[in-house]
Amino acid sequence: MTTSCIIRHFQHYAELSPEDQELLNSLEKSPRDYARNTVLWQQGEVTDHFYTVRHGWACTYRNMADGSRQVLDVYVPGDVIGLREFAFRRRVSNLLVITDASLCPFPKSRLAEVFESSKLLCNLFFMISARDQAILVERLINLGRRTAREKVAHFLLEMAHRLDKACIDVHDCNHLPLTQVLLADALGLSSVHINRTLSELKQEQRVSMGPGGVTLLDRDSLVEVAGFDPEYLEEDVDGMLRMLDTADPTQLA
Amino acid sequence: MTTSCIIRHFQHYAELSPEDQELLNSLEKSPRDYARNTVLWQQGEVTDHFYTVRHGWACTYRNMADGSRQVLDVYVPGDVIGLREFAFRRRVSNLLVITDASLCPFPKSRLAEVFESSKLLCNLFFMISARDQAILVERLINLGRRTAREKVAHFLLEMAHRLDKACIDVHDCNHLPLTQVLLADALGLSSVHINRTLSELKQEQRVSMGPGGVTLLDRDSLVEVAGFDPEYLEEDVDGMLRMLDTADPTQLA
DNA sequence: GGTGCGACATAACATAGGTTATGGTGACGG
DNA sequence: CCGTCACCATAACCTATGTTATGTCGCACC
Repeated sequence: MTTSCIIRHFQHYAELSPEDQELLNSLEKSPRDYARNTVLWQQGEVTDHFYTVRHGWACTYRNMADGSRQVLDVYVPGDVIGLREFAFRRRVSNLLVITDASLCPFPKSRLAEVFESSKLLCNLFFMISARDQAILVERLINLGRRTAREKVAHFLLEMAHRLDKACIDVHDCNHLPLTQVLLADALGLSSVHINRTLSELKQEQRVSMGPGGVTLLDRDSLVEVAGFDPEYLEEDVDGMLRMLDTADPTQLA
Repeated sequence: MTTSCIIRHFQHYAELSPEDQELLNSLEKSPRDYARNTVLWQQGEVTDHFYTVRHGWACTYRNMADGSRQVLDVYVPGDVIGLREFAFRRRVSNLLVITDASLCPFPKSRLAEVFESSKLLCNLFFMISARDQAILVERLINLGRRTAREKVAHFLLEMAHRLDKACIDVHDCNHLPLTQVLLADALGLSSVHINRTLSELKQEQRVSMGPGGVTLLDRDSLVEVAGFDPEYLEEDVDGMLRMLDTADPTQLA
């Protein structure tokens, strides 16, 4: 049997005990393959699973009453999808696979067992949730207070940065398989304007584009355009582990 | 001694055992009062506490390089502030008290003890984190795909709705002590345009305004303007508790 | 009882980005 | 081999929202 998706993911952060591994293994279903453009869940459906990404890309989005769409987040290999909806009965977003992909489903209902059985895993899940929030916050800032140029550059850099850190085989971290329509819906712009902006960045030799996606040609120069600071993607795993070590339950009631 | 801030908050969701209460009590410091416009933490500082809100309003925001500001979230009595930054060493936002307020600090470093000692509390914290994310997601959609009118109406309704659910003494849930500048920075608009939009809504008898904030006059009609659906504010507490009951650790490795 | 300040109000003007439309190219299916 | 479809490209025109400026009101402070 191949190594579990989520174990690979978590090993990336910290050494898992055999018991922790066993626990995760017992819960995770084996990876499933999905074709490009498959919709895995939709608004209103009952929330029962989340997923880890083994290969490929996916995104969550929300359909608006007027027919427009807002992309909430884009997921790369190693990411956990849907932890966000842990506390809700029904899905508030749709999940779409944007390249052919392989995902591991994980039943939400048994998360409680994990929390109870392993304090390390509990804290790791909490950390992932905090990281998700940091990403949302940054996207919020992107939408609220940056120009189209900055939005595009910032978003592309974030994705490239997340790819760098993906635990799993990724060939070229500078190539992002994102269509212009998807970028538009992620950044709250029209696809026409995304095209204008990308063309500008292409003119300046910062990116190249084509069907199949966008490629970053000069990250440093994009960092300048965006004012990008990756700190929000860098969780303090060591700090958390240290905190776990010093937590001494015996001194509590 | 008065009842702990965070215990009041959590009792709102579920019955806490005496041990759980004891545990929370041992960690929480007593409430402190802060004057309007006090900044409690700033970008770059080391993350050591989070807070629960007993009275008053607060918000987190980020300062941009060009001098503009993005408000990330606004907090009302009963809210937990700063859980988001659990996984990070340094703060990525500023915390500002926007009315005179009373908050209870809670040391981040001892969260691990809570997680370990009480599975109910662990799950409640996780639920709160998920709710925070739902709020962020909705704000994201607001910024990305709604007009100024919709943004304003939606945001006002969200805050009123959150006030309704605040566990603590709130006199008038239709009155929000938010300045136009703050609304602007929360919604990614200019304060001039906020004023235009509010004036419009006032003309239509939907809100009234003045120094001291905005008052909602006709929520139903605002719901129509915004296309507001409060589902994202309604966590499935019962579902979570049920899940806790059925979790049976003995069947695990 | 000025005077400074923070919040709101309004108007004239400027522009980033939206909308609509049209065409091109390459992949894929029959 | 030819249609169809998804994606990208570009242009002309439009509008929601930003910017700058100026004024008013109330209120805290010396």
